[in-house]
Amino acid sequence: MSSNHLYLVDGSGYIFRAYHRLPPLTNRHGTPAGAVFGFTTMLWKLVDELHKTDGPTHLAVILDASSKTFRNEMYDQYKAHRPPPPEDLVPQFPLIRDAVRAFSVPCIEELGLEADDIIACYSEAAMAAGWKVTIVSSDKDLMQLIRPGLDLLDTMNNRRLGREHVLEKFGVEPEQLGDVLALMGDSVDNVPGVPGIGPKTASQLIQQFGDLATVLASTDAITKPKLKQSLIDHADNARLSRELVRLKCDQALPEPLDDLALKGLPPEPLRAFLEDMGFKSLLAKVGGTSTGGPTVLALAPTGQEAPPPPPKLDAVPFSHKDYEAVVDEDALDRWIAEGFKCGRIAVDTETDSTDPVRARLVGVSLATAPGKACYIPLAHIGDGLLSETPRQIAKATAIAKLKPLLEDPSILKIGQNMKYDMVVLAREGIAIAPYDDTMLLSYDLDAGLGGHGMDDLAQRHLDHACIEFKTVCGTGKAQITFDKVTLERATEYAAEDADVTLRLWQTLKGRLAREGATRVYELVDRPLVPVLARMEQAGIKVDREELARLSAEFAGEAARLEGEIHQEAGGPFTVGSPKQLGDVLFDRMGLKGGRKGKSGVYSTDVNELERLAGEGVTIARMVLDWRQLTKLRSTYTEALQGQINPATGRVHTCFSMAVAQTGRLSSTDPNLQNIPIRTEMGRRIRDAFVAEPGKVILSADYSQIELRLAAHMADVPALKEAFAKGDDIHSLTAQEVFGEVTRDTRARAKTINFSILYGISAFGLANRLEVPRAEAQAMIERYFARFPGINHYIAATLAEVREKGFVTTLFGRKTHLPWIRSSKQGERQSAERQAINAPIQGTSADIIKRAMLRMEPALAAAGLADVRMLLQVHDELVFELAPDQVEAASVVIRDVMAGACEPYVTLSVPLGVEIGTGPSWGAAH
DNA sequence: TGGTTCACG
DNA sequence: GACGTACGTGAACCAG
Repeated sequence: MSSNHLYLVDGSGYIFRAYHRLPPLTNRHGTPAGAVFGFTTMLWKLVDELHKTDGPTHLAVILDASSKTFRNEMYDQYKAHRPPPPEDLVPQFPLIRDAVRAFSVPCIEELGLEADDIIACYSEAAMAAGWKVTIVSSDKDLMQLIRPGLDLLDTMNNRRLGREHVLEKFGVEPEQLGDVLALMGDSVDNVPGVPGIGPKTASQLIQQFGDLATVLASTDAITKPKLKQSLIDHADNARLSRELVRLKCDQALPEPLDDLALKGLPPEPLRAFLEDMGFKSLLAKVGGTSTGGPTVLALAPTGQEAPPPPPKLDAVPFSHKDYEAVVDEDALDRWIAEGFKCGRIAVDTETDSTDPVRARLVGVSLATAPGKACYIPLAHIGDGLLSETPRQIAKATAIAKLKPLLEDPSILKIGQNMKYDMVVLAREGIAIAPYDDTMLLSYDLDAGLGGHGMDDLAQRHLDHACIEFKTVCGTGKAQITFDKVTLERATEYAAEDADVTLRLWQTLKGRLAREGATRVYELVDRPLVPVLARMEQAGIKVDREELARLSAEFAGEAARLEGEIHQEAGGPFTVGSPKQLGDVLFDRMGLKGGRKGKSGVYSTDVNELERLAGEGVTIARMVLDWRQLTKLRSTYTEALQGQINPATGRVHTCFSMAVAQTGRLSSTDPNLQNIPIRTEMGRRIRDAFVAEPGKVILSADYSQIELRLAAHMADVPALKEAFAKGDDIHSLTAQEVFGEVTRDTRARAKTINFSILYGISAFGLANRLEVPRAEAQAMIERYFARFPGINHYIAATLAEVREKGFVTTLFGRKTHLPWIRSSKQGERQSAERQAINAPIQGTSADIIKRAMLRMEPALAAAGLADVRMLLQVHDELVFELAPDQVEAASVVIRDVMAGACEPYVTLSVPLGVEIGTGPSWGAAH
């Protein structure tokens, strides 16, 4: 029999109680912190008091990740009347998570589940393992879980609540409580129940009949006529209510039970947290402050203007010689112990490749405080000439020692672009968690204000120039891999990375709540990291022989065309040189209408050549065809063959999370987000992306998501109605703008619809449609007249960006547009168009990211855990799965994608999802 | 390295 | 009256 005793703290209950018990207070940074203080005090008291008794062996704090959950899918009115949390409480949630972490206690939350459900899951698992369980809460819903070995602890009056309490309060056994709660309903959570039935009657009915089903089936036996009729009329509501109050206890545990083991109270991280928050009275308890300050609460009442946070100047200079090379186990143990003591640690990996799927781990660097960093070489070899293989800890030994630290749920790991380290460490059997990513912190705070690479950030925030990689490893042909760098040099470079990362975290993390970026960071971008890491590791199979065949075919055809082009031009020249081509066309051949750009070369782009081809210039058409063939060959059929990973036989792209200004992902090495599809020849390349034998490819894409979002965000009744009915939106636009729907007007209408998303100008539209400018102007005016809301959206967005300097998506993601205040008209207008487009493109990006986050759990819950998500192409997700999984997976994928906004945002248009399958990506469209 | 072109959403 | 002219990406190629 195990003597383990798990305590589960209902964090949400704690938070609200703390908030309402204390006056509004702010901390030394000027952020509201009353609830943080109350929560910290209560948690302290709990841990302290439990310590004196035969307290817990395991402890976790459970929080609600989102305000709405699966219950809203059952009943859209669930908790609908609950007001949003008070404005000054919202920024305190992340600080409260920090508080829990400072206590070295795991903090658990899960999208789509309420804290109550997570508590039920852990209770179930712990009881099954023979543990005792105590839930720290006095919530009546949680009383359903009471049974021998499980009780509730009400910390308000230090009471243990067991079976007797339920019997006394509700007159039934805990197992029957759910039925009572269903009948009586809950006005706060908006659980309907049965009208006219309160706690008394509900309890009496369940006592009399035993359970809800019997009550509903036995209305004949009920004598009171009103009660009887109400039960008959609202039986469905009662059944729905039963499901709403039922706790979900069959979900996978976010953290294994064993990871909740209590470790006592390491004073260091706690001290750091309390000092940062300015909680002096608590600081005194933890062992006195350095200043020995007063033990009164050092918080200022709100009311007066909060002072701006003091600029954090790093007092600690960068000193590369102070970094430590860790080459023996004792030293490593010391660093790991330091990590546990601090409660957070910056981590960086060094490898021999920029491609994380190919990269072999060469070393790991750690930092625990500014200036305090080390490098642990693991696979360094000499340069083969002068230096020999240096002394270092055996890789397996070091990995085994680092793993518990890197996976400990109470220790925060801090990295810069954690996805890379995750992919590399996954192959060493390490799954980093929990983590923060300074690159993503910067992206979610400062998108549009500059790069988010470490060098950019160090320069911008720390006024520090990092050691450049090329000064360590060289460039070009002379470049060496990191395992050949001398230990001394490697330590300076690698430890600096960890040091810089830690300092950046200290600068950026606090801004998150103050600047309203917490939600998008914690609930979208940060959790997406491991999802993308798995997609990159999965890769996609390409048929090398097919690519080679296409390559040869394209090459032959291009060579033939090149000969004809030379003949037509009257002599050989480099067709691929825009400069030479321009000279040949407009000077040597004397064609008319050549336009020169800034750099003095004739434009020979597709528009210009199409114009000439339309005028009957045969060489223009030939050049266009030649360009297409050579483009397809060099960029796709040739390059792609070289990108196949020899170990996996697949192509592993790298998704960049912090490049696009709008929140989109981008894809590199190779870019799999621009594989051809629009032309027949190009589409054949997509056919070379295949499923492995016995599997098929499934492609699911949002149909016209950006137009739908525009209809919602600009609130355009006609467009919303059309989407709701499933009408063809371009035909509708054609009807409204041109008065008739033909092939031609529909095509023009499509262009107009796109131009709206991109920030329209009459000149630009005139160019696209090849009509006079005045005509384009008239179309725009007609569009605005027919679809009121669009011009209002544009005006409101521009007013907002001019005032704030940024625009936001429906999910709160910011894009900063500093050029909006430029003195140059061109720059300003460009920023205006970006401002109109960014909320729409960015919301679309948020939505598909949310779908990706939920996809794996949803598939797993449907018994489809081995369906693999491979690619994201902005509005499309690509999967690989067994043919007999297609039917079930399609349902899950469609549901997850179509419902990805919920619960935070409810759109006024439906999101359409189109799904196709086939042996190749091309065939799946 | 910068400019041009073109593949995708 | 002039200005500059569709949003977001990445990669290959030429030429200086």
